[in-house]
Amino acid sequence: MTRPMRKDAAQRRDALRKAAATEFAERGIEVPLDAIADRAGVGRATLYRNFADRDELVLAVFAGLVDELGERMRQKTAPDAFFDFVHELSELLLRNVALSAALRHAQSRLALVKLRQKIIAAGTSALSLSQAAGTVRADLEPGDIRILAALLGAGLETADPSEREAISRRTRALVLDGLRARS
Amino acid sequence: MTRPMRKDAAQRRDALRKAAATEFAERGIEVPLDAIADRAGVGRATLYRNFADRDELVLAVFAGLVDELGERMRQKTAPDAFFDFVHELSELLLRNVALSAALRHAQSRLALVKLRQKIIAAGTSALSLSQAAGTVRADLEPGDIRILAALLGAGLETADPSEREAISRRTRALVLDGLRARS
Amino acid sequence: MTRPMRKDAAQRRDALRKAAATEFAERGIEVPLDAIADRAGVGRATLYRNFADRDELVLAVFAGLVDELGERMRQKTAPDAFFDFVHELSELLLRNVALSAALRHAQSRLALVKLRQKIIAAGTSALSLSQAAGTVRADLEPGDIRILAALLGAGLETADPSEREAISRRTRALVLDGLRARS
Amino acid sequence: MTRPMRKDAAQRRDALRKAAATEFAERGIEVPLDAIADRAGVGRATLYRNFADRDELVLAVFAGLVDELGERMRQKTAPDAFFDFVHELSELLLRNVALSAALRHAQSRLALVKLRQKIIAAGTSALSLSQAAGTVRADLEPGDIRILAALLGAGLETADPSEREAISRRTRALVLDGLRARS
DNA sequence: AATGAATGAGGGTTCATTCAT
DNA sequence: GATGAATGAACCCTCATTCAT
Repeated sequence: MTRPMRKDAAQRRDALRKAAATEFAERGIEVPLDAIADRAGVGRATLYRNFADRDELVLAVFAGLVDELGERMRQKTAPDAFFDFVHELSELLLRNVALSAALRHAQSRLALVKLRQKIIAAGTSALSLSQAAGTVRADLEPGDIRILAALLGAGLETADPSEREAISRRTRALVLDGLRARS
Repeated sequence: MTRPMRKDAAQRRDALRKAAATEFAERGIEVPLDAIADRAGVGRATLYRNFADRDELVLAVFAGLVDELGERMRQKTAPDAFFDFVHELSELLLRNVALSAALRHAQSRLALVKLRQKIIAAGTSALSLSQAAGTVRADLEPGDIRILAALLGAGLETADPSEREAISRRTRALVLDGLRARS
Repeated sequence: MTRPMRKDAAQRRDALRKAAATEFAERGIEVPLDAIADRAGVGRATLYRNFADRDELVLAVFAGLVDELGERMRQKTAPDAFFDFVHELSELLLRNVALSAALRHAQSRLALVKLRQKIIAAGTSALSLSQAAGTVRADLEPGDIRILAALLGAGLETADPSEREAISRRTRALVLDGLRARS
Repeated sequence: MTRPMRKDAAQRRDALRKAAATEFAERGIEVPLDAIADRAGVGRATLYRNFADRDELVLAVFAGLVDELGERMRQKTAPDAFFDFVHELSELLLRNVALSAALRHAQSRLALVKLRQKIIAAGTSALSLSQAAGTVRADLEPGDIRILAALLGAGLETADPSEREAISRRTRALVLDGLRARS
């Protein structure tokens, strides 16, 4: 019966997520937590009550997006599903530049490992599909998806916003098509 | 003559460079400058006397390595020189994981732009050579080399040392050969 | 309503103001902020939360005093109101020796300009009154009040406390006669 | 027989004095000593060898000027010699704004007391002369000269250079009339 | 529960002064 | 002697986290 009060709490939690998303986008995931609490119009302790530490907040901001991507991908059936995945992942990273930093730190920060797992989960079905259809080389493994994500986001966060689109496109070109001249 | 006398001063400067290299490798380029001064067995102010700011120190640590790479590359004449460059750059980034972070920040930190320029300069001759020989696609431009460097270093810094070799190899595979299955 | 609840916060803020007043008096307005925080029995950051920088604190310490002076002056109606003002200003500077330094720096430090304006505002009505009554020379302008303040405080801060009274009296003697209207 | 080497040493000492004069004028008497040594093209230790501390240097910079003023004054014979003195002192302070700060600190800094004494000495003969002639009020004492100096320099250092002339003139106007003997 | 004030540790930087060369 | 490199203390400021209200 702890329901009726829940509405406020949920609103606050959501305000925090939104504020965090904005601050992460503008100043990176290492932005002072105070800035997030302030933007959310909420006390510091409330932030701590809702998210044990910075990384839980990071996770809360990005997990949904990655899950949605996975959802969409799982419905694909075309042979080049995996190329769609790469494109969408690239777009996702371009529109959420702080996500790259989050993934980079997944190594040492426990909460962020989940994010990496979600990315891998999001692309795995498409990878299998495309490999079965013979459009993607057979030696790729699901675990490579995280490397792919690192590549697709490389250099975006610190780049000037006006340059990001170009870097993203170029990165995709390099990654997708390879360096070798075609015979 | 401009003051060749320095002996111990030069030693200290070198100790600082070495200490910085180690600390950068272990804790990233944002490591407290105190840690570097301490490791070098030197007062804080000595660090400041030798290097105006963190970025000058970063530059001092890495510029030499990149220049040497360029030197070696400029002597290559084989058609696949550019693939050699990619390999060597990859190795360089693997053995100096903080270099990636330095390049990432070249965007906004003036001193580090030089590092990026050096990277580009290091690979440009090999690129021309290989493009003339038809082994590398013609639409690559020198400027792409910095993106390439970002790719080759992606994810290495934060990865566990034991994993780095594998990530580096895998990254190279993805970048060099592309994702597409060969017909 | 705007948060009237504060009690202890207000106490601390007040403790800071008091501590600052004491330290300013004893060691000048360039006293380390740490010393003020320590004397107030408060952490450094608390000082920063309450006062964005040193000058805000200086202003907080002195603005009230100057405003009170202005208040008293605005109620005067006697022809020699301006001489009263000079006396009171002189007393104020004698009892708050750091105020002189604050005014001296009003030139280049934005927050302190307010203090200067307050001084001018404090004496302007008395000046008009006395000029209308013909007791003060007509060519004095409100802007001269700041020069007057500089004169009245000159040399007090660095003087030995035991000498200050004498210096102040002598200064007043030298300055006051210069203000009088000639017959 | 320590003569022959003396030439270099004297040059260095002079370079230091000149450099100090410039730096004091531009940045005040609290300018870092390094800046002075650097500008003089001399090592820090040389500065210390020549001047035990900052105040000795300050003294060395200004003592000559004040002594020259005294010299000139001692040759005056006109009844308004003291008014000449005030004018010249005012000019001196206007052209050497850091001198005011030096005098202000004469209280607590031993070396600077000499400067104050020299100022008093510089004006004493003119004061006696003018008082004997009845042009200056009889109650002025030599000791008042230091207060006068404080007044004449008040507010000049921190003022914008473009304003200094005006402030100086206005200050003189306020102060001079107070000195005159009443008819 | 929610708030936001307070804390204290940590990092950057400057400067007077000493000391090896 | 002269040099200028090195030192370490001191200051400023920021931020994650706790705690009184």
